[in-house]
Amino acid sequence: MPEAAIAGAGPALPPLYYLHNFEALWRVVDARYADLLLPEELAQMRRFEALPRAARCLFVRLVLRVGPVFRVGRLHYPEIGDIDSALAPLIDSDLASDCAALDIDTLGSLFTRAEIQRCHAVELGEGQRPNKPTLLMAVAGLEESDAARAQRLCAALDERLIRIEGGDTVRLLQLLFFGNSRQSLVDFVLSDLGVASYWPYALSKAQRVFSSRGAVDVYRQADALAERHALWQDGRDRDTLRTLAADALGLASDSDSVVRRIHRLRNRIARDCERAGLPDTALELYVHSEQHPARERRLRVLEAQGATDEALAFAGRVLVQPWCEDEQAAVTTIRQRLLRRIHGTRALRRRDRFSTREMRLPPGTGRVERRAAEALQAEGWLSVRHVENALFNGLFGLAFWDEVFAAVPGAFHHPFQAGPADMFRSDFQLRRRPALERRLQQLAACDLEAELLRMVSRCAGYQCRWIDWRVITPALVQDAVRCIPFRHLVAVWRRLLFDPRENRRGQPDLVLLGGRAGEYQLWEVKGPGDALQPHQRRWLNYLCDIGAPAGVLKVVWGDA
DNA sequence: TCCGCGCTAG
DNA sequence: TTCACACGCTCAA
DNA sequence: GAGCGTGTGTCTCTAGCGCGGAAC
Ligand SMILES: [Mn+2]
Ligand SMILES: [Mn+2]
Repeated sequence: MPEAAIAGAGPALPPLYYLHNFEALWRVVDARYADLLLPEELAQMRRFEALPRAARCLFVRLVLRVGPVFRVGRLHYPEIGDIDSALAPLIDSDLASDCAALDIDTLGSLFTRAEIQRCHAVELGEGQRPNKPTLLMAVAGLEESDAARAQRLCAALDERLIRIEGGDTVRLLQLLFFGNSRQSLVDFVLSDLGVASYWPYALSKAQRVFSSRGAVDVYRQADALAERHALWQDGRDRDTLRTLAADALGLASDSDSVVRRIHRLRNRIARDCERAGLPDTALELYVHSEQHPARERRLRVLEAQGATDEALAFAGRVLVQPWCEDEQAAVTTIRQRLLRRIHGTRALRRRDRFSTREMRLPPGTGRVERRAAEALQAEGWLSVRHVENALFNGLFGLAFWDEVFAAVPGAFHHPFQAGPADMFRSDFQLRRRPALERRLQQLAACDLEAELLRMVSRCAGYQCRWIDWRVITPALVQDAVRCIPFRHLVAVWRRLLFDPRENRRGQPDLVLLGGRAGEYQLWEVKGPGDALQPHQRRWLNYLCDIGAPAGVLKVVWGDA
């Protein structure tokens, strides 16, 4: 009996939970996406539907496991009972087949070292105890056919091998249901177990994630390419990288979300092209990407190649319409460096508006943020917390919960989302502007502390991209709202709305809360050898511009 | 004999 | 298996 | 100081198992 069940962490699942989940998923996909399935995929599912229950159970059990080949003798499912009788209809429906061939990899994953050695004792000798890779190499050296090997193993061990068909189809169904390849049927279980709970938002039935078979296929190709790129990391062979780059350039889709995915992938591969000394390949990829930081990287490559004039011209074009603040800042820095190099001109950078406080602490153990927090706590603050992005992001999530989870068309496709599909897209605010403005007015008029505490008790525990519930507790919300003036909170929220993706990062490390309104400070802690990152600098300047007490706390080690 | 890893299941 | 952050290095100025 | 690579922790759960391999 698992510990979790004893602890009462979640309700027990019904005995056939996996079958029910799979069939529920299939009903949705059948209703929404049947037209995107190939005839054979659809036919497979119709054959599945016609199976007796035990066979359906066995299929779902196995198709969700690693497979696709299994040893029948190793299968034990009390709720299914006799495996052979459950298997027969599966085989009749071509959803499983007797597996007559056994390659070396499959041999190794299905059979233990001892079993393999026993079966080949005659040829390989009994004396040594080679490790498994060595043993498999030796077996491969026997040059037995896959068919003969399957037969020999099954005879020797009185075993039966089966292959489950339809794994690709089932993966496709999950992709269609979730609209991403990150989630799976596991999410059904985690939700039922209470490990993760999801807000009961309204689903948008009208809009589909994938509008055509082509979009799905390209998504899967991009996924496969990303996989190959991840695998490339340990070999780092230049020719392979060139192939990856070419394949990435070959991907195209008319779906915006798939295109975004492709462009991000191009950026990642291009970055490795830079590292691998393939600047021209990198440029080619960056030119065909509309996701930050493609243009910034493109500019850096041009600079490194010594193409100063071209770089300057390009920087000018970027700055006419920057994609985001981060790009604007980076490109401005590079442009001024280039100008200085050519003309010797020295452009003046706008001064920082925040100040830096130096703090001398005795050398000791623990992270510098914690040490600084303890020292500040001793100065009499009611509460000093290392919150980083969690505080403002969390208060934002509480304040705009209903707007975040509002039924905007295309926002929610399935019941396991922690936010709308367009949460971090540039038009998030645009598509909800009236509701957001109304909510802001409402927040201005109400008792904010009571309102946000009400939101905590209403929403606590539900998954939300903005809220880390370990940090956002009633006590913190109460203290923060009491101390931080409303006009500061509104300004912070507007900045988050302005660019939710970029601005959820870079917020100061520490928040210091006192007992009364206005008594608070925000500090970005910097130890020796650590420097402000550009987005941290932008947040600090913004906070100071709106009148918030924010700055850098520079820690130096030494005796006071 | 013990430890670490991948996999499974709820 | 990503993402955000810190750290420590090199290079140029 | 700018830029880079790298390390660390991290809400993509968690206990239990079978196995392989190394320690003993
Ligand atoms: Mn920090
Ligand atoms: Mn810091």
